[in-house]
Amino acid sequence: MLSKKAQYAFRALSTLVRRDLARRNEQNNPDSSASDAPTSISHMVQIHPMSTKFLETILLDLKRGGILGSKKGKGGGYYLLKHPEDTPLAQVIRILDGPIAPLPCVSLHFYERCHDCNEAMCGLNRLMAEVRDANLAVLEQRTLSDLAVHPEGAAA
Amino acid sequence: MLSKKAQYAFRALSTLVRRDLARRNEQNNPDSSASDAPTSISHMVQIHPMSTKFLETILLDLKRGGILGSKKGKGGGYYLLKHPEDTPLAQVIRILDGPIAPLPCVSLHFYERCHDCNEAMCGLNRLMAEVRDANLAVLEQRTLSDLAVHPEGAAA
DNA sequence: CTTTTTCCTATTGGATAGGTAGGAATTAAA
DNA sequence: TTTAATTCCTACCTATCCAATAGGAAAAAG
Repeated sequence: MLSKKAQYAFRALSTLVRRDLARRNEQNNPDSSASDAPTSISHMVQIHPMSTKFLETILLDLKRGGILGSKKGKGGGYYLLKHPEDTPLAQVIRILDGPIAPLPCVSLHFYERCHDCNEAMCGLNRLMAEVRDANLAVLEQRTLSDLAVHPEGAAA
Repeated sequence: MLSKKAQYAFRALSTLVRRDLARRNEQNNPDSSASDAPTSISHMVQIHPMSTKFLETILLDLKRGGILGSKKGKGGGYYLLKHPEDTPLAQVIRILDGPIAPLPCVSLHFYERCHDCNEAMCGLNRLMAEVRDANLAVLEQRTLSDLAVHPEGAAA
């Protein structure tokens, strides 16, 4: 299960993505890579109510993780460093929750050797690698831009 | 990530599956559904070293979850209630770790309404349902019998 | 120089994970 | 009928983690 941190992160990011896309539209420049016009924490909390202080630590994590940039002081806030399509959901989850794989011995980014088994001989290892791949097929393909898309049939 | 409980459960189950398959072979009756000849905890721990007391609680969970049967007293132990092919890995994980879905609001067996969002309008809900489906495609298809299979090329 | 913001470190309270302790109940066999 | 081997049950323990809070320092704009 995703932690609250990751859930709140996605909510805040969806606000940033929507503003980012709207701004690109206004400017008729849908492919510009960077995004200024920072969004403050207090604004994000107005859109999606949650603890301000808690969101603060989450956004710092996302900044340290290379997803967000920030601007201090009056009028400051956070902004996406890349086009929403260029940040897969997997990256967000790894920053806030760590490994996506169900076992350390099948993790790509947080690998730890399993000293209790010979991995080549271990049935569980092989099966959990399948699970990992099934997850990554979604989480590396889907990006922040998918967060802002509403399903068909939903009214504006 | 899988808990230690689930990991140990899979190890113990792999011992039961191997013995179960061997017995079916001896008897030339590969399709018999039930399995007597219980295996004791102490024997399982000899095959896969771990805390005996801890494994005890895990096996009780599996029994309450309808996967194992047991026989008390001398010569007693645990045995599979069904053919290994008829117990998907998902069932084991749900018993020991709970939900497989990444969010309560997309869980099939442990659903909880998400009161912070309109699920039909929520981008995250839809994406996490995709992740859940990708997981279940593996975990409902793969069964205990896959635990005992070694990859090609591995020596006996 | 005041206000608004991000940034940083530390702390807290409650839950969960992982495991232990001790014994009751059951069964087979000596 | 006693003994040994087993499952079964309840309670407990300890360390870690989750979620959140506290209190300010640093920066930037007006």
